[in-house]
Amino acid sequence: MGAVTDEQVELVRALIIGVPVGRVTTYGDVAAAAGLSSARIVGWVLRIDGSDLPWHRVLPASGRPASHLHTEQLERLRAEGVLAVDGKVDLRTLRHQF
DNA sequence: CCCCTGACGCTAA
DNA sequence: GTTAGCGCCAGGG
Repeated sequence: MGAVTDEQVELVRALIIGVPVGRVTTYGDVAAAAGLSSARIVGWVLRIDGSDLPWHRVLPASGRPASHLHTEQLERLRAEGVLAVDGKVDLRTLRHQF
């Protein structure tokens, strides 16, 4: 199985939309829930067409946003009450369970 | 077809 | 705490 189906892409979008305000998820968790073999695919979906999604609630497993998004993502999260310490979000407490 | 670039993740050192 | 290496996979040149 190598091809990414449209259903999987739609599922990724639906899953992300389902993350509640004030909570976050990770690329890996979304990938697993959508049945994808690689977290990169989730990043790909968001990069290609994620502007209409709450993409800021998706973080790397490290809890630290990719450098080019660092400022904006943390700002959006802060606006929802998700605070970061040293640019890092505490996934242990804020991670959403699918 | 080969090579490179990513909004990634895990392990080892 | 850090860096390096590998696996992963879609697209573009």
